Amino acid sequence: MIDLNKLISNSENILERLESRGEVIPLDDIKQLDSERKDLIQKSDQLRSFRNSENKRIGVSKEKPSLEHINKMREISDKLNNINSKLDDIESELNRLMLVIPNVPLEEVLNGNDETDNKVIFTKEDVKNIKTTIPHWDIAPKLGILDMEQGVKLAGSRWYVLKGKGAILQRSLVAWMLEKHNQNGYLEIAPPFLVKEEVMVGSGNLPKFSELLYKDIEEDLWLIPTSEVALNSLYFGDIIKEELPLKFVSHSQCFRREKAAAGRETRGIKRVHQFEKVELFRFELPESSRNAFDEMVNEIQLLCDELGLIYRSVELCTGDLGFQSAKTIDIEVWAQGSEDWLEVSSISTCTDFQSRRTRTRYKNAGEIIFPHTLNGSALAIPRILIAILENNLQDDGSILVPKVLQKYTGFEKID
RNA sequence: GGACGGAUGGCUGAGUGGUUUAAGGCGGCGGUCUUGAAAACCGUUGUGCGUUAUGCGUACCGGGGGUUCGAAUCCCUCUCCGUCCGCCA
Repeated sequence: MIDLNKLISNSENILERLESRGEVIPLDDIKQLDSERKDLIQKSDQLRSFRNSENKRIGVSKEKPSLEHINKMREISDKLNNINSKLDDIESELNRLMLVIPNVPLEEVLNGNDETDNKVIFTKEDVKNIKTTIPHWDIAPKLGILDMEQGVKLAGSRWYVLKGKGAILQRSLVAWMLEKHNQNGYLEIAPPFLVKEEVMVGSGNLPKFSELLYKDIEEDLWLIPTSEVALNSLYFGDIIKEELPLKFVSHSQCFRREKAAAGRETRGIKRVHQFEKVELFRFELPESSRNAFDEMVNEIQLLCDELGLIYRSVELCTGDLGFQSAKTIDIEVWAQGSEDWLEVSSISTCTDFQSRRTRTRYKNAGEIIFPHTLNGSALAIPRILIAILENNLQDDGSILVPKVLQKYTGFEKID
């Protein structure tokens, strides 16, 4: 949620910056609702003030109020109820409009319409001559570590089953990543994978993107598409008492409906309905959040380095930013078999957009502020598996396990 | 899932219709005293909204709704917590 007063006064060029995302803001409606809202609040407060003082007088005097007086006061209460229910309507309408406005991009974010305007800002091209170009959907089933058919049998298209050394490799990646981040000062969190609606609203996934999410209708709970959603609401409605920054790491299953059609982009396990991911999340002081963002990008790039992957960093333009993001850098790894760059991480600063939605606050030198929230995948597991399988394929058909993972897997190659 | 009991400010805890826009205590902050500290004493104390803004008004006693001139207090409902029973990894 962006700051209503800033939007109305268009301070810091908020309107222009929102429009640079290709967003149309119903500013006139919002202004109108806000002024009606203020008007009603004043009327309501005045009536209440009068009612309070009258009732206090009755209480003190200990005399029975006259029928005439009672009728007069009843009239005032009716009027008050009327105003308050009108106020409720206006506030919920205003809220409805505000909740679907995306975050304001940072000034520094490059302008653009869509992903073709994104900019590659760093490439780690540590290419050892990879001769083979066999995609993972051919390699992995042959090695008996991935079964797409059984996934379909169990749950349908775009569900899969990892087996044996494939499953162990996944588990090892998760364990290695968690341990790395623990060492970097992130507190490990194991959150619920289903959350309340207000938690989804808090992260920005609702009300706008419900079609991308799974929901348990019976209990009115939503399955998280990333643990960012859960971590963001750890202090829902609270004033954080711990000192900032707060740094969290979490491993979760991620559930996404992914309604896009099947095709080259979705072959194998590139885009699936359930996947594992390790996620970084931070609550930061506004003045520190920009540095924190760069820190997180570095931490995440380092993971790719250590896994021996070819990767690049892509700065997203305004038109391609996610709803809640003010700035995003994607990390993509090269997958030789698919001959494609795969997005394995997306690092975003959401400034105070999410903390406003969850009403997470922090008292900084006596002043109550909305902390900035930042998140980044570190990393999304299936696409890392793809890169390892396709890039580390040996002439004899076996897969070399990256050195850093071997102490977790207990084996050096998959054959 | 069933029965009973709860939910009040940072914490504790009073308050069963009207000087309660919440007593007292603890903690926090400021001060007096002191060489310093402790103790004692004095003062202060949350969040949101509105505003003609060193102030004023208003809302908030788990959430929502109702009764009433007036609700922390009465009624309905939901949620959560506790205890016991049942079930279960």
